[in-house]
Amino acid sequence: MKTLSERQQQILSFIEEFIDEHDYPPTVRDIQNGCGISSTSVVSYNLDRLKDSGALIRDSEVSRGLKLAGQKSGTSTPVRIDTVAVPLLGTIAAGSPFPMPENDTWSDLTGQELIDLPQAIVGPGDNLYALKVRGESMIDALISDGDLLIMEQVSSVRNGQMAAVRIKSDNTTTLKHFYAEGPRVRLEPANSQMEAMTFDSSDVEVVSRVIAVWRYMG
Amino acid sequence: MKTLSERQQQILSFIEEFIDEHDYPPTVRDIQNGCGISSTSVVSYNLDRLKDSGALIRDSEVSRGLKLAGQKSGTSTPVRIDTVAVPLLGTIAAGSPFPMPENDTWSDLTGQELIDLPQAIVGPGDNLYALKVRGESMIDALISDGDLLIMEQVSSVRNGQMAAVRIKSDNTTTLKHFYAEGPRVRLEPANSQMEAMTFDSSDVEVVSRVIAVWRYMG
DNA sequence: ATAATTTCAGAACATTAGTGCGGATACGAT
DNA sequence: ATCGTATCCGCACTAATGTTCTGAAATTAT
Repeated sequence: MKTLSERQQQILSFIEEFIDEHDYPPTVRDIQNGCGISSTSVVSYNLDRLKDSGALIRDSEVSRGLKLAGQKSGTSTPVRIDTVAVPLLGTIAAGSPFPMPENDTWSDLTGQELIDLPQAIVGPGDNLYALKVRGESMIDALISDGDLLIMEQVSSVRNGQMAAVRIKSDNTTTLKHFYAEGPRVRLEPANSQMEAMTFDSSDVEVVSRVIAVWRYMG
Repeated sequence: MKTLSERQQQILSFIEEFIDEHDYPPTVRDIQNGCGISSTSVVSYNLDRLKDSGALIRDSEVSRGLKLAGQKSGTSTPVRIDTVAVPLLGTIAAGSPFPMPENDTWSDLTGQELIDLPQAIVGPGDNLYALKVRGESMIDALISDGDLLIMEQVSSVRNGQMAAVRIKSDNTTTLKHFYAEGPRVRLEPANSQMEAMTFDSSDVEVVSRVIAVWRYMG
């Protein structure tokens, strides 16, 4: 491997800085000015040397057709994935009040434990939060002790979706599949072996929608 | 915020792919050909619209002077979390054979769909794989249609852990909590309302351990 | 329907930018 | 010194590339 001349190293680092700043490679003349070279042909010459030495990949006849060798190709960094940080608000047990994000702004939830989840598996949705389940009180929703609930704070859901709904007359909150049927609301448990119940629409309040359940048994 | 026309979205994603492939942005004519547009002026026009909408940053009078907005500039390493790529082996339904990683080496599982999960929520463990559940046949394990099972291929489990166990005499495989009790093995469903069953140790085979369950209802 | 706006076509134009060539300069080897 | 190789200069040339203009077509608003 031939060693690079000072000029070639200079050009190489200039290209690197240029890409870092502009997100696209420099032209021959950019390099010329950036390195104080008096002729484009000198740049061209050294680019060819750099190409020979393997330090540079060059697409001929193409403007800005430069690429530093040994650079991971592609914008999407392989290992990196988009994640969503979900605050863990607390635990939910039978009879306990349903925890809710009370802060006016979601941006400054400080001190709370955050759970990083891949965007790909939680899907879209804002106002997400998480709850840890304690006890077997939701067994009819196919949710057991230790499960982690990913919730989205909403005020209404579509038919069939599972939601945390509060029965005002009882002052209880349960997880049920929600079906609006005219003036009534039918709530049916995930376990279809259990019976559904119907309430007056004015008696039920959608607290949050269940986005996902994570059960870890490691 | 004005919505982007179909053409503009097409151009946008072409630019993204082009950069991904070449490490430098496309020219107007690259876009023209890549998107099957009949005139460079149309490209120019739509690039201006994209610039107006803020989706694109454009250096005027500069070849390939394009940059997707919302792209972190610079080479600096992005924030990343430790993730584990888990291969999705297929679906598991009642009566169907239990899918298993059959490849001799785990390293070259090609073509399989991979699911990125944060290391933090799957915990340690090698030989992880995922299965999609079809049907309600595992309802007594608190697992329903659509759930994603994260499994670890092991040959033995500790008491109380949930595993996929095969009953040799039946040639059936179910998910049960496993308890070795001397010469017998007791298998009990997650739903404690169901009864446990015991088998001769030689009649049961641990296929895999259940690490986690992901239920997405978005 | 009519007008206004957006989008598309086609072509010409003006810079930008890569390449090539003759000749210099520098420096070490012979 | 003399050669040879590497490098540099200037300059010209051509291809690549962004821009603009006129007008038509499509879409949306009035």
